[in-house]
Order: sequence, then C-alpha cells, then structure tokens
Amino acid sequence: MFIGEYKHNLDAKGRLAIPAKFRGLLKKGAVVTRGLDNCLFLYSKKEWAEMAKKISSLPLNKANDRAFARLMLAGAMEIDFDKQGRVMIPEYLRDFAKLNKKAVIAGLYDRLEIWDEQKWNKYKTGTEKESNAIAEALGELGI
Amino acid sequence: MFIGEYKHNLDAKGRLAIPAKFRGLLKKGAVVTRGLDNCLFLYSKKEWAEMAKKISSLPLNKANDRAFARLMLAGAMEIDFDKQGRVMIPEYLRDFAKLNKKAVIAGLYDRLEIWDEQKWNKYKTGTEKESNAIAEALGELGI
DNA sequence: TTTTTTATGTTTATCGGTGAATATAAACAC
DNA sequence: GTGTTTATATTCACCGATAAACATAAAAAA
Repeated sequence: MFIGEYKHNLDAKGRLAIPAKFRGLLKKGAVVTRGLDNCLFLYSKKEWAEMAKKISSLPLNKANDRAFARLMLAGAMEIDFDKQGRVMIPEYLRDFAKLNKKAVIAGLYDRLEIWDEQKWNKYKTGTEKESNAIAEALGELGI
Repeated sequence: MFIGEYKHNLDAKGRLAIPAKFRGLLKKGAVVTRGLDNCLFLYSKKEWAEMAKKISSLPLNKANDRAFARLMLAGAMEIDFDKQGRVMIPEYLRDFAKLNKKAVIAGLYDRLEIWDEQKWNKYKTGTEKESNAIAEALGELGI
C-alpha cells in the first residue's frame, strides 16, 4: 500500500513522474480524480471501477446526485504510465489542484494524493496546529 | 466507459468533433437527445435502447414523468460520424443546450454530456463549493 | 436552366500529446 | 570513498488530433 511523501516536478507538458515505489501497484492502470481540499486523488483502476459503478447507478432525477456524478465521473481521467513512469495530468485537473511546477505526491494507504507544493505546506502547517484537536477527535472514535 | 472532460469547438455548420478516445464505443451508432440541466446526452445506440426502454415504461399518471419522457424521447436523434470523427448536432438541440461555439464534452460513464462551455463552468463552480458534501456522499456509498 | 443557399467532404496548419535521448542526481554495493 | 546502478529532471523531435478554411455536391428558389 502507498505510504510516504515525495516531491516531484511537472514538465512543460504537464507530465508528472510518479515515485518508483508506487508504480508497481498501478501498472495495471490508474485513474486521477478531483479530490478534497484541492488535491487530486489517484486510484488504481480496480479501486476506481467499484466507485464508478456505484456512482453511475445513482438516480437521474435528483439534482444533487447528478452534480455529484458529474464531479466525480467527468472529473476523472484514466492515465497510463509511459516508459519513464510519468503520467499526463489533464489541464482541467491541473487547474483544479492549482498545480504549477512543484508537486507533492503523498501515499494515503489506498490512494495517492497529488498536491501543489505550496498548498501542501500550508495545509500541513495548518493541520499540525490542529493536530491536538484531531487527536482528541480520534480518541472519541476509540482509536 | 466514458470518463473525463474535453473542450471542443463547433464549426460554423454546427458540427462537433467527438474526442478520439470516445469514438470507439460509438462507432456502431449513437443517439443525442435533450438532457437534464440544459445539456445534451449522447448515448451509444446500445445504451440508448436500454434507456429508452426504461423511460417508456414510466407510469403515465405522473406529470413529471411524462414531461421527462417527452424531453428525452421526442428530442432524440440518431447521429453519424463523418471521417473526421465529427457529428452534426441538429439545430433544435443546439438551441436547447444554448450551444454556441465552445463546448465541453464530459464522460459520464454510460453516456456523454455536451455542454456550452460557459454553462458548464458555472455549473461546476457551483457544485465544487459543495465539495465537502462529496465526502459525506462517499461515506454513504460505502467508499 | 441559372443562381443562390445549405449541407457534406476534403485539405492544410497548428497545437498538444507522446515517446525517446541525454543529463543530472540519488541510492546502493563493494 | 569509489564505482555502479537506479531514479529523476530536462530537452528535443515526431506523430496524431483538432481547428479552420476551402471545395464540392445537393437542394431550393428564382
């Protein structure tokens, strides 16, 4: 499973090299989507397929469900690795995540997260301050 | 299946190039029709057949269902691809979706959606703000 | 028939995606 | 510490997809 935090650069064409350690699990295909807090989620195809099926079976008559499906399905993109382990991040996802050049790739167990480096740093310093509060909240969950 | 988001332009005659990645699934025929939220739905002939069946089996006693059935069924039109992968969007559908020049083609798993770019952007910024609701929705889906 | 309009088909140019090659840096083994 | 291997960064070149302009064919009007 994915753990660790890596810094990589996007090239001029919007390609990002995925850390070599993560490639094995993704060789059979991967999908990037809009994530939370303005980062991107990267799933293996297998994990993604289950989600997509559920999402696509949501009823058409509810506006919220449609919006959700559009965000998740239209927002997603299948990606292939080239021989150097790079993936192409489509423009609309780079926009969404405000990806510029320096990016952070973080392993979150069953998915990767791709962050703009600045946003990542801000987010991290922000949450470290709150980490005590988070710890308490976890305590309530019995963890 | 269809996922992802693409920007394309209609030409002066109302023709729209469908992204090359999507053409494979549509080679055997496709159907466009009026969709929800002022976009167009584009199905492969096969998917359309299923959808049409579902719609036509809606009960006649509810005004909403009747309206929905008319929207989708009466608006439907078979379309052919030319050798460049373009389809001709009939005028009444262009009017319906307020298609102008710049369009967005979104993959929604079993269908494509065709949006006027401006409308799409508005819709998206509207729903992205609610993205926290996504997290909850994901929870409900058991993801 | 001749002219005008509309639809359909073709061509060319531009841009973006893709692949490969080289260079730089890091990790590892000896 | 040195040499070797592997990973990352960067650059360039090519191919294919798209955009736009143009040409042809069909249809409608005069």
